[in-house]
Amino acid sequence: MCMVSRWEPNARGRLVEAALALYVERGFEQTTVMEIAKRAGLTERTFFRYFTDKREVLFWGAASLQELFVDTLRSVPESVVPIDAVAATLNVVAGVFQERREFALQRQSIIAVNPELQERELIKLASLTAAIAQALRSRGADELAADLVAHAGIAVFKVAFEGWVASAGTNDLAHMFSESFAELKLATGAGA
Amino acid sequence: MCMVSRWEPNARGRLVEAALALYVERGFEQTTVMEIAKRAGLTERTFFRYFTDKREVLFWGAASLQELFVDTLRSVPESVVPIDAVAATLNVVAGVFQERREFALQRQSIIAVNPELQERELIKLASLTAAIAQALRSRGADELAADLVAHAGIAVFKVAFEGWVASAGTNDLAHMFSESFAELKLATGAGA
DNA sequence: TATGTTGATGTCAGCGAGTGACATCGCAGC
DNA sequence: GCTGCGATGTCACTCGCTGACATCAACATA
Repeated sequence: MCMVSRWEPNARGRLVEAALALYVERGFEQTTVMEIAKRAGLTERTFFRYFTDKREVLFWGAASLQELFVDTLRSVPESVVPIDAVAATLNVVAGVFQERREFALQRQSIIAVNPELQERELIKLASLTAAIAQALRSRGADELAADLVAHAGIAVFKVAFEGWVASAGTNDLAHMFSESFAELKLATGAGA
Repeated sequence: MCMVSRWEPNARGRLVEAALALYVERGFEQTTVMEIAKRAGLTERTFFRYFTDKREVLFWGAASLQELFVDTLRSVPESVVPIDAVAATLNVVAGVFQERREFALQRQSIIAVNPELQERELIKLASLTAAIAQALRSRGADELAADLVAHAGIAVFKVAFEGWVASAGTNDLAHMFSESFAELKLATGAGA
């Protein structure tokens, strides 16, 4: 009578939750898609309607992270040089990760022990790099500079994020980003 | 009588050759491991004794590339600052790619159209990055600087290599590396 | 009210990647 | 000649993933 729908709502969310729990409990490889689907009250086939593969369920947030990056970057005045615009963007992004500290750490602990998941993470970061480069180009940066600055920004992100995770999220991520940027400028500027 | 061995020699080489040919002929996804093995005169099971998976056959050279990188880096005098040591190393590496131009381009054309292969390429480059960072640390660089310079070097490598492939290998790779390094220094140094 | 359409889900059959266990058999050393 | 070894083959199996088709509540519309 008052059933709003034929099925429980938020199937995708239930699948994410179930997958995360099982990956933590028994590891990624030891978890089958059928188990995830069963726990979410769905079938294996339905899992693959929501996620292209077993790994993707852990990277559902990648698209919104990319969106955040690009939108933030666009909001920085064009007078700011690319490298500083990226630094400013990372500063904003840091907040998002600190807010979701627990989730980020748990997720990273799953990825850290599985090469397949690391591969997926790397290609998401590559996609992010391309998006940043594109955004820089539309700010007027030339091709080569846009690509290199985007890569530099992601390098800083990777290195600092890794350090943040190693500190169990106790350090200030934005501060680590700044430090890494400073070190990068120092290390690249010292030559020649 | 004069059979040197019970089996044809160089099984691994035959598998690589067969795989490459088939990947070019009909694409990576459309090729089954059984087909590769058959063409090499072996069985599917034997393929998996030589390569952990279907993708790895295209990345057999990654280990020697990493070795080349690290050895070359070690041979640069310690008085040279990290970023310049990496630049010098890339200069040497460029030669290896120019020598194998045809192979490199063909291989890249296979990888370029397949996300799975791109993922594998990225994790190989990540491994290379870690090895470079380690080599820099053993040259006396501090943790953070080593990581960042290694990432910067690989970023230059990626961007310039991409450009080289786009030019069908007609440009001078070493020159493109230099240009990218210069641009990176400019772009990171311009801020603050 | 009857009827048709839609969209999320289920069912089923199948392919191909990858693995473990065991068999085979030439070759090298004893 | 016997024996152990190492490279290969055979077989059976799990699991990720896909295509084709069925189901069925909800909704629209006549």
